[in-house]
Amino acid sequence: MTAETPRTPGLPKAQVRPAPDRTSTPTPSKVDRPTRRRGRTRARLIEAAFAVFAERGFGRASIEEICEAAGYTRGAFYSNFSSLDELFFALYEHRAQLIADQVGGVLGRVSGQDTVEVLVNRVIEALTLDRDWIMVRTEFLLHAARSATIAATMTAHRTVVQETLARTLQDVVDLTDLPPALRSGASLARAVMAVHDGVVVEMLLGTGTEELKSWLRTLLLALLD
Amino acid sequence: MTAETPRTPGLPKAQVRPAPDRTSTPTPSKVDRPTRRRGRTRARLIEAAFAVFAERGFGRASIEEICEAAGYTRGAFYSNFSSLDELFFALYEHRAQLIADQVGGVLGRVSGQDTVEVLVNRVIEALTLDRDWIMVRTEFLLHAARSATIAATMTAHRTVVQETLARTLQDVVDLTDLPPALRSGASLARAVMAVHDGVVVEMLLGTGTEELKSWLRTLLLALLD
DNA sequence: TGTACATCAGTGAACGCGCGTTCACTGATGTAC
DNA sequence: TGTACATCAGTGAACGCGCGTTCACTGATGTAC
Repeated sequence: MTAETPRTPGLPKAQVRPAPDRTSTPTPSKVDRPTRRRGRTRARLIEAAFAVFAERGFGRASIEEICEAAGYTRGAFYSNFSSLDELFFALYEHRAQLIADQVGGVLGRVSGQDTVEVLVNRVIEALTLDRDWIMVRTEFLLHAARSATIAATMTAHRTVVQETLARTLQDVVDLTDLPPALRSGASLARAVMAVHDGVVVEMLLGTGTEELKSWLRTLLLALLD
Repeated sequence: MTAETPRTPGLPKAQVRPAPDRTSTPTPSKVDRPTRRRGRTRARLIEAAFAVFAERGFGRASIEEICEAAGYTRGAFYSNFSSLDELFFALYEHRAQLIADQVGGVLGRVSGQDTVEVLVNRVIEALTLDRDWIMVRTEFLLHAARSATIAATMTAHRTVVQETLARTLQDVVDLTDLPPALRSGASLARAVMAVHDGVVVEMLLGTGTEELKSWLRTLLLALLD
């Protein structure tokens, strides 16, 4: 419980500050919108943090190091985030969103007429096997294991992906000769994610991407076919 | 590559020191054996490190904190280990050995006559679902992802467990109607471990042990039956 | 479109704490007789 | 089994560095007219 962050993560100081009082005519389209410069700085810090977390780990990454990698001084960090935890949170949300979009995009191209083979190939294409991301995601998982709030966020993101998967699986897979406990899109999706999570461990131990894709294909076909 | 530790991990200073020259009659049984006291201190430091790593994470754990938890001063640490990495390594080897023994013990009780259900129950019993251990193991996995030497060690430990599993699976499971790529004890064992690794992710996100055991059972039965 | 002005975003110096690392020392342990 | 002695293991103080955090300041940005 000591690891719990009291403040709501994901809300940078800047967005919390009281709106300056606008007695003069405000420009509605720009009210409360952070400046372009600010957005760039945030984005660069997040990118730099991604690289530093992947290389050194969250626990060993220093604010100093991230700022240097992003080309800013430490003051810029504190102007945008109130803690490393908050930056990590923003980083996770950003990447997780990208991945959810990617999964949606790829699986959207699967139709009910497609074979299980086609589906499996799409799933493999959709679920990332990017080593750096897997590392950062695993760091975040450990972070989640120490904080119920973070865990809830991560679960929410996983649920989005899982639901997309569930819809597609339900359309393509013949559920009838599966064991009862797996006879639904939802539980199949859960299983597919478990298999992905499991296979990815080997990536961290050095197995190459191609080898892993083929292993993942074997397992998913065994499960779904 | 910066994360690489040049010295061989796992060999504490004490065992490397030159043997004192024994011109007088040595007691053969005790030559080079560390004192009892030393063994106890090492063990306590390792136990304390386990707790601290689980609670705070490897990256956030300080030597100071571990020593305090173990009831020693920092000097004691340096008398036994040369770095946190080395302590972590010793800790991992210790627990991994325990687990390999446990898997061996439990699976040794499975005979070729048993059903797949019995086998699956044993496997679930054998593979740990202890939250603290899963967390520390995941920390170690990330550590391995940054160092080929550490990865090799972790892989070696996994191989031991995998081979034990492979032998038992081969005896019990009917391989004939499995897809070709899974038609061997070795690949089935690999698959079982992947499923375990995947299910364990949910534990870190808060799913309870009983729920997970039943989920793991569902998946393993779907795979093996 | 240009200029004057207000506000904002990032700078960089300063401070201080936590902790890694070292080391002379002392109490504990084990050995010789 | 008891005592004297040597070596070992852990103590605790000291040093210093890295870095988190703050803040007065300045150059950048955007707005009003």
